[in-house]
Amino acid sequence: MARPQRRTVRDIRRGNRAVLLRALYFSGPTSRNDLTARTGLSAATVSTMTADLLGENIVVEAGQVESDGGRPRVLLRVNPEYGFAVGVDVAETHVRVGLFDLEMTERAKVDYMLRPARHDPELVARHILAGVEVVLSDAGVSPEQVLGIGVGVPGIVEPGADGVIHAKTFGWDGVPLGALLRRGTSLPLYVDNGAKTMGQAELWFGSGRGASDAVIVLLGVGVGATIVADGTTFRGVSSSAGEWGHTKIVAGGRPCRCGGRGCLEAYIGIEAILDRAGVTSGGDWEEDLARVLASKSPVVEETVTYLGVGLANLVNLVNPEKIVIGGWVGVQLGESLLPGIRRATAANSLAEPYAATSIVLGRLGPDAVALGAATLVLEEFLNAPQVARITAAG
Amino acid sequence: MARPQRRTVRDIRRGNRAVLLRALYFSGPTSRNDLTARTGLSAATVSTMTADLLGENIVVEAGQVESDGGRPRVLLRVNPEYGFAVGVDVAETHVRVGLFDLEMTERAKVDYMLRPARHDPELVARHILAGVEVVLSDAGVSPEQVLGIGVGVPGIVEPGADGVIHAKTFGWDGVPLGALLRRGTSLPLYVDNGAKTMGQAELWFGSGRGASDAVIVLLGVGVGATIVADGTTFRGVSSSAGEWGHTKIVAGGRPCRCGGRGCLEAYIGIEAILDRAGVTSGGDWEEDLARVLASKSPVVEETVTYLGVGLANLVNLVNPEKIVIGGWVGVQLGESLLPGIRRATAANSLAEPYAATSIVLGRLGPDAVALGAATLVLEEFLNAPQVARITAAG
DNA sequence: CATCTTAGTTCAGAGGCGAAAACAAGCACC
DNA sequence: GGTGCTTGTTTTCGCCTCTGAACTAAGATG
Repeated sequence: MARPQRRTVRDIRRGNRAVLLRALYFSGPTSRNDLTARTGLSAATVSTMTADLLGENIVVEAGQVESDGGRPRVLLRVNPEYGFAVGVDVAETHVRVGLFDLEMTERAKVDYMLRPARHDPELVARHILAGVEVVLSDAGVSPEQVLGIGVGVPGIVEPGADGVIHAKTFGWDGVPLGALLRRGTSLPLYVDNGAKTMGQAELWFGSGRGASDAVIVLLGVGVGATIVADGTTFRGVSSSAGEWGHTKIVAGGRPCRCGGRGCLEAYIGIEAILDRAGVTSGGDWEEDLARVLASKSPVVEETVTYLGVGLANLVNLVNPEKIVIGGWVGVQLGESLLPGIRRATAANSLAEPYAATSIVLGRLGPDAVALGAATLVLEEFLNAPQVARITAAG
Repeated sequence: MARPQRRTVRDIRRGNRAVLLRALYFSGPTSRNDLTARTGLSAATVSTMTADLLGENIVVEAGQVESDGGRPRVLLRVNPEYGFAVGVDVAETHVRVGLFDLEMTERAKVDYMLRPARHDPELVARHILAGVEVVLSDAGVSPEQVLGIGVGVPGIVEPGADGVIHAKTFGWDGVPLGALLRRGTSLPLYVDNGAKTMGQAELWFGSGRGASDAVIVLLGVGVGATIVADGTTFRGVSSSAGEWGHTKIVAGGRPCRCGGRGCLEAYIGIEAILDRAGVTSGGDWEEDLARVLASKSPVVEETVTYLGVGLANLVNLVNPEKIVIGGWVGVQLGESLLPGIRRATAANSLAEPYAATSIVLGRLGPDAVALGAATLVLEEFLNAPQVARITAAG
């Protein structure tokens, strides 16, 4: 029952400005005339507001297009160089830092390898801060031009300014990554779970584009999901919503590395798939998985069934318009098995919600986590295109 | 990415009016002074707005309270007789119609029994329409005073004006109940799933009060859930979100009446519990269940475990602040077994989200479905306290 | 070059909010 | 009882935002 409370007449301007900017951003080059139609605002308002935005250099002109018989339309677009966003992917084996312009074109990136078992928080923080400096100088961008730094990490991120992280598999329990980073930078920081940032990327720029109720699942070493309700990522009361990988699909079943039994991840996480297939990994999981898939072992069919059960539970519970399967395992499975995955999902879900859902593969590849992290910055920019706050994403 | 688009200066007034009215409604008798603090609005705005509301008779004075040394505060409250709401519960065995004032005090009610297997939509519609007439005349309320009719039904309700219902267990597939009712009344109609209306009732007036991220589960013949995110009931793209009963907790497990296997309902639905305990029902399920619970059969412990698994999946996926267990089976189980249910849930969920959740019993009893249905009308009234629309709830 | 068409800008007016001044209604103390 | 103090409520006034309508801009057409 916590409802938003709006107030003054000034909020209208801010809100409408955000509406206009979003329309401009997602419709590409657009004339003022189109914008009145798209936003529902009057021509007068669009005129004054675009004048403001042009004056602030947030928006720039982008050519003209003649209209039959009358004055040609002037096209406008968001200035992709008005500002930049840093996106960071903290994963089990590496830290990747990317610099993106406002169109989310990657301008520079840098990777730091992590020794698989050692994840000293200080070291990770140093890598990130160093990475930011590197990508800025590589791209010739000054820190003042950067609107913020988004960071995608494994595990659960507490809401709050310190960006406190709990990631059992990572060996982090209560690491205040946000606070560590703030010692080295004054830029706005947004820390969020990596599955969520990936989901955000697929939702805004990938296969989920345009959906307002969607689930983006991440299949990799871990298994997670981003649940999007009415255009907003669903976080729950302590930002840990979407822990799909540890929902139980076989009560009392296979043991999971989380300590529980029968978790979805204990069936379709990469380690579980290889284990069920009796493969002792040679070190390259992608290759191992490819071999299992080629083997026509019954394990493949079982995996599809388990995944279908997991997806069906999401269909029943969330009733999404779209399910996007991402993560490298997800894409590798999906490429050959998508029809079977759809069948298995249909077999385990109710007819009405299943009929409303389309199941598709993600299309952003492994950089989606960093891109999505940068998107946190973009989102803030589009919502309040001048007042950037220095907080962790909650 | 579907964001609300706001526009003119007039929307502010409407929005602030709703904020004020909500504050007034949920804080009981309150002075204008308190309202400025509660709503964040200026004293000036509160003053003019309350003057309007008093003039329209939506708000009335409710005594005074002296303040140490100064002018006494005049208390205001929503006029409980400004309007009335009808709430209807369409269940497997009966149709219940209740008339509520704005404080949700029941002023009259009437029941119609349904022969268990026969659910002619026309008959149900006739019962509802007749029931409305009966409760109005019993309470001496004229139709003009009624703000709307809320109806809670089993199954999935399509979004849209016709209130089309799909309820397999009820024998309804595509029944346009809303359209049937509109032939007999011109009052605003809100049709929604009964588990959701019950959830709404517990959220607003029962154990869920004050929570903004919550799940209200309904355990009865069927098993369902209402997921509340940020104060709003989560419906999904085709309004069927929350079909928790048919999520799978044992892939390939017990057959369920939905046609699937391993559904939660196939373990903790009342028929499943009795079946697993080997009880052939004597007709009174409540008594049967009481006997099973008293028997200390291992089935009891198993039931707790399965319920815990189902709840744990909600904890992991939704990360709610509160889980309310409702429905008659839920309450009967919970009364003696709540600590065990909590333990089973903890054992099957991740530590962080579990720590953020409290699991409690519902406290509204069997009338919650009708009350919640009436609450749909109340909600509309609080959001737009003069313009009532004639549509089905989507 | 006059006219038509479409795009974009300017202006006046209405409605809304908040700060502060004004007003109201008690209490305390002389 | 009068005077000042305290607190609650209303009124006044200035500022902000939006919109409709009039107006300007810029091209096409014949």
